Amino acid sequence: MGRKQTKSGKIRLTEVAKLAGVSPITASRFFRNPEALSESKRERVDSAVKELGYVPNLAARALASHRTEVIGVVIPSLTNNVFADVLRGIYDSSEGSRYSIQLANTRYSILQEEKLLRLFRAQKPAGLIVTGINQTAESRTILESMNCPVTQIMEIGDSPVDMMVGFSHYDASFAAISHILEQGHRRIGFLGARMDPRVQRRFEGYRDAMKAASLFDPNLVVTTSVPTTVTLGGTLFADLLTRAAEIDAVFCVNDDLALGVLFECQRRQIAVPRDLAIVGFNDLEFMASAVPSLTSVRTNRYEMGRHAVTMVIDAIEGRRPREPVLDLGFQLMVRESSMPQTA
Amino acid sequence: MGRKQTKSGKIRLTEVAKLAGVSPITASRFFRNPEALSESKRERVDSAVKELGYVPNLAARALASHRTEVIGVVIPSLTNNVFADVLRGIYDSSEGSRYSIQLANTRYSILQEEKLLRLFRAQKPAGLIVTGINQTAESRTILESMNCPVTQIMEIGDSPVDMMVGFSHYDASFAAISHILEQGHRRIGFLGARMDPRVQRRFEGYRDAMKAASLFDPNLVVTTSVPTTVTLGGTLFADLLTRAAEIDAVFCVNDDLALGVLFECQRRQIAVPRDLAIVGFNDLEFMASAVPSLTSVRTNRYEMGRHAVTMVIDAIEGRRPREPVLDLGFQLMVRESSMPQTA
DNA sequence: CAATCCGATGGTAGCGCTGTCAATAATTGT
DNA sequence: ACAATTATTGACAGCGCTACCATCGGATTG
Repeated sequence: MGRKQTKSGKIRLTEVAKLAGVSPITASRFFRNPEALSESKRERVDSAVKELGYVPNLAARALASHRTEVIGVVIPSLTNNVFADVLRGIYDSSEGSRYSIQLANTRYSILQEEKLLRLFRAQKPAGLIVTGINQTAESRTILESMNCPVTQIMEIGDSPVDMMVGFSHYDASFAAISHILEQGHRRIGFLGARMDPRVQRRFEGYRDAMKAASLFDPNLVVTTSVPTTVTLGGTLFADLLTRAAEIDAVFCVNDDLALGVLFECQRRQIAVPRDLAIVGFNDLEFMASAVPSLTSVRTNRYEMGRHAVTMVIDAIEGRRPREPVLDLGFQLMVRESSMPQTA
Repeated sequence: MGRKQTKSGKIRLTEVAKLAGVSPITASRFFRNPEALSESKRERVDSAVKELGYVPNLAARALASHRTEVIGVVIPSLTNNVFADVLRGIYDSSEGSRYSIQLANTRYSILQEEKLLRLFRAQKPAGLIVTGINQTAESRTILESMNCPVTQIMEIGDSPVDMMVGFSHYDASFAAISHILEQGHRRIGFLGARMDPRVQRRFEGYRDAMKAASLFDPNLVVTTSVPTTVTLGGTLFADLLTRAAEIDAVFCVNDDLALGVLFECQRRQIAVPRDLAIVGFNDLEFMASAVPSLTSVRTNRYEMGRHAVTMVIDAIEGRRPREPVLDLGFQLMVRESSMPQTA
């Protein structure tokens, strides 16, 4: 006794095939590999799909094919503006493709990351996007055993698990400090919060640039493991002033801190840039609007998200990039806060 | 000829059942309804699961049970800070539960929302969280036919599709304006960007508060459909000054605009709050840190996300709330930008 | 003590789709 | 013209799990 339609409204692939006058498997191929069908059948199936309003059952597809059409995304934070832009790129790029995004948040914990990767592996994603290059050995093993394209984002390094898209935080930071030095500043403070690996590399860029000018001094460095806020920028700056009153510039590992420093300067009547130059990192939108406008390092976050998805999808579908590592670079946006006085 | 293990390493529920010495269906019940098992079997299955490192196949589960363990979340923006907090609450709450989050972004398009809801419906989510109460008639129909708990978030209203958690934007805005009026201001400008439904209701709160004081004047209102930025705050404020030079306070529909106004005031040497009071909306972190600190309306975004997930999961599992609408309220954070001069 | 009920367990039969491979039709080379 | 090849298409047998019902011993009841 053959199976009847489970419910009056239930459209399965079988129904589509019947209406189109083909076998179910041919109808199935219509979705997976339409070029394999003759034009006449393709059109017949196509119109049957439309007529019946057929929607594939993803669970059945996944079960039968041992694959899903899910791209996993592992990021360390949902509140950080930086990731909002990356995510926007990711979601924008995934729309229109057959793939859907599964987002997971590590909250900057590498153990949580391990756990999440294990979870992802169990669900056999079609591709994976992970943040950074500092996975634990265990996480790396999981990634390598994942058997799907993997793209590491936000930064680049020498040994990609698979593919990478990002930029060099070290170089970006080094460039920012070089710029500040060129303006004639000598005592350049460093303000850092939540020293994640990328922030750490920004510190190294700062340190090496300062050392190259024989100006590095540990007293100029103030960091904390506390998450970044604007308020924290002011607090750290106050700390810095206590330790080293005679500073003439501050480099902040992100723009929130930089804004906090600017506000603290306003509170203390420190004239920017006359008494103090300020440089941030990321170039969030408000930096251009502040008074004085704030210098920052622009990074291509939206593009990073877009490229990450494109690279993963291309790899899934067999179009591997010639070059596995894509450097999206950065751009120093010089603004009033680090420019010579004009007034 | 019985089925063999597909691959040497493949652990299916059958393997677990075999090791535990129970039937597969009993092992299955261990996950779905552990109380139904006798304690001895429960322990046996439990240790078998652990010993084999069994991970359920979600696709098979979904196919056989006609359900998924996915909670769909529909929001209008990924870049808006407001949603970052809500999302954080949502993801935090979903962790530890069996449910996973599927995020979709409408970009403030109600047509896109319709399309996404249709997509979700096809995948039979266990629950759904959608933003706002202004769905199209079609979207509402889809939601009602969804056959799963639905929570509308960000605002509250009279006719929930199912459940709601949010607050009254009208009341919050009305309260903010009342506060400004109490400070003795009379010409209060309104600055609005991307007039989505919630921003529209904030406008209505402003309008009615002003009308109640017989102070409403359309010339005081400047809005645009452009997305919000800090820079835009300055631009809109400049427009406002052109139209109505003699204003003594500005209410901004969000904090980014408020910050932009503050910067524009600094540029124009307008003293805040002496010459102009500024009030924002959302109470983003930087508001307390600005110079002068900026008054805003605090909303419980993180809690909103948490409650939304909890309510949906509870409803999925049969624990419907007594009251379907949850008002999380708001709090006016009065700061220097709207306080009487102290200096 | 039979009738009834209930909690615990198991057997059967798919869920809707696709991998594999065989079968057929169309095309080509010699 | 005939074998060999290549494009299309189809049949079959599950993927791993759970819904549905059947079963079975033991507790409850009058």
